Amino acid sequence: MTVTLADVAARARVSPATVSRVLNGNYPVAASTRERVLKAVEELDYVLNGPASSLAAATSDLVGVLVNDIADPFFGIMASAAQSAIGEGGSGRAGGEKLAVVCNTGGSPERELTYLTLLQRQRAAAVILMGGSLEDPEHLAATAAKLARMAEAGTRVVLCGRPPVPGDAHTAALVFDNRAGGRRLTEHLLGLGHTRIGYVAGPADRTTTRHRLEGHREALAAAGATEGPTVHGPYDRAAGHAAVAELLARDPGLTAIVAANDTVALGVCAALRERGLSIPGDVSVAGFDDLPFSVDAVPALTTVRLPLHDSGVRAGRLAMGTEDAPAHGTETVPGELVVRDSTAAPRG
Amino acid sequence: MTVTLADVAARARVSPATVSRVLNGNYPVAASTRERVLKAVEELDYVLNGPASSLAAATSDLVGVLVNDIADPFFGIMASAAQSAIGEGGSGRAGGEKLAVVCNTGGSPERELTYLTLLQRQRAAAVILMGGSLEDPEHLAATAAKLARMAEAGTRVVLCGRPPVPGDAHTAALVFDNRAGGRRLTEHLLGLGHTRIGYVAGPADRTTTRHRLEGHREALAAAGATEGPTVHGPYDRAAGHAAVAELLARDPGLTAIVAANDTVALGVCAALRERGLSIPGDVSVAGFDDLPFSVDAVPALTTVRLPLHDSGVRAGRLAMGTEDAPAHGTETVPGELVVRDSTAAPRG
DNA sequence: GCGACGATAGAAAGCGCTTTCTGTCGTGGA
DNA sequence: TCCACGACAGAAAGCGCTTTCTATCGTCGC
Repeated sequence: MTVTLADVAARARVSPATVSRVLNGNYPVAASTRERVLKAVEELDYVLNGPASSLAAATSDLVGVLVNDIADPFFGIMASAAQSAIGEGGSGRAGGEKLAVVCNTGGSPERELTYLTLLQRQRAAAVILMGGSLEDPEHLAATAAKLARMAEAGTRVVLCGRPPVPGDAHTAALVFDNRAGGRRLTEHLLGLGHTRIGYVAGPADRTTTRHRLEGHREALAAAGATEGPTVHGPYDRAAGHAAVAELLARDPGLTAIVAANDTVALGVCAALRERGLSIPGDVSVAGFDDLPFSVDAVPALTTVRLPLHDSGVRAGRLAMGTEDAPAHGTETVPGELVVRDSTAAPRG
Repeated sequence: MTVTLADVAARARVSPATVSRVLNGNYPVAASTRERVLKAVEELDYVLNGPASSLAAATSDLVGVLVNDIADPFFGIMASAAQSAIGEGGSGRAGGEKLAVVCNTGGSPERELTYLTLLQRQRAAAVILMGGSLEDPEHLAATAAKLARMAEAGTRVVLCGRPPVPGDAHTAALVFDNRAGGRRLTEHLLGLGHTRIGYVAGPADRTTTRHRLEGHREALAAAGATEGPTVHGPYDRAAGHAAVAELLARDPGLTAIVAANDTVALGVCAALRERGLSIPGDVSVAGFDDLPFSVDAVPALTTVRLPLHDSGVRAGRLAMGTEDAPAHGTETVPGELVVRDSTAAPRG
């Protein structure tokens, strides 16, 4: 039925071993023989059996990329970058072509674990975890344990935008400095003269949410300002939209609103507009991430730019082993404050 | 080193066969035995070896989802929907848990083929191709041939948003009615009184681009209107931004611009605004897809809504075999004209 | 001109699992 | 009471490939 290595060997009048060697190119094979084999492969339209190959070689060419929400450009951009770095990396030298696949956990710890198990089953060459994680101790421990086992079994583990596991020194981590970014953003607002700032945070139990919020509070504390109302919700437009009513109810005198990310900020802007409030005339709005659409929002969004593409590429390289891991395993990636038109001094 | 089925069998004092049967649950095993095995699995922290399992069973639980650009929400939304449908589908009955992985082709035919080969190697259970394809005959033939071989080998093939291969009757296809959508959009503009309409198309050699453009021209022809300037470019913001200068140079009297999709439309709006032109006062703008951010654009974008989420879910189900394929293999999915604020009658 | 060595090719032993094909009991029907 | 049959469990044969370990030459050095 299906063509096997043996069929190719028979047709090329060589042993299966030789065909395997030609295909893997890690053993000297005479040029004439190689040619004969390649011709047979071509003629038979032979396709290597991945499972058999992985079983015998005890390795696979799969690299898993776990993301919280693939429909969110934040993850899409990083995943895309990582995937291209991995695809290209293969052409280089040993290690060969790798198949980067992205897995959508939907932010669910169970799915995350399920995917990790599935990847572990497949003996994935590497796995990249992108984005913040849930802060549930139990889940954290389970994940850490699983990652440790995988690393032990030879799978390279890379974290991108997720804090490293405390005890573990063996997985490379690129962490976004969400705290500093959040701080800078609020400092900017404070500098503009705002004193009553509302905050639309992400889900309460996520690292990203917490760090950004902490940065915000640090800035407030440093300036001796009092904290305004805070609302938690998912990282989507609807959450931002809904939060405005709540925020304004709690403090009708708000002059600025900081959103968990750009998507949420967009929802905030829409809700503000619906209420007839102008941005930044009545209320200043700020986001986070600097997603592509943020520059086109009206007014263009003040935000904190994260090097999503670059980080994705680096994560991909780390996964391929093409790039050395940062000195202490963890590298902090800074965000850059981008001031645009959605923030201005509050009305005298 | 690593724990194998045999280790579990030894610990549970049963044969490897029994362990396998417990794990796969497709053969009667006494409750007491099962329990003993499960306990051993637990204690040993055993993880099935995927390759070995796939090799022996000649099947795998991988489902590949190929997309043109994972950083584009258009694909992200569909992929996310498909992935969740696939993840859930497993819990149901036979077929079990599947691992949906998304592969980013970047619109490159070579990468597409590479990924298909890799998936073929892995003996993927199914593969979903999302989004339009390149119209190069050679590539089309190569892809068709590869898909045919895969289908033959038992891999389910599903197309989502991509026209079916002419000769082939065995792969399910969900195709967006880009032509009708494009037609309706232009009819809307024509109805408003526009006669000088510019068009920012996608890459020239893609099915999606061609169909949308054809719809546009059909509407024009039906109304006896003359076609305005058309510019081709990638499906991104920059393309829309750049196209405006060109379009206006070719016809300074343009009163409307139709963009290949919402992302491009955003770029068009930005460029228009930079030139001091108001939307829709001076120029009406329309997009396509109705991505989440389109409703928040200012002015909110008139566009054609495609049921991306639903289609993704259906594609996922088709890939799982959970849903029956459409009657003739192909089903046309209609788009819905969504009129918002970015289009209005041209100035008297 | 002879022995040794480098360059190739083959033989064969698995890799870890699934799945027939065979048992072995225990039980219900006659 | 005996036989047939159902319910389980085990033995063993691969699945298709990789990779030692060997075997075979042709040739280089002296």
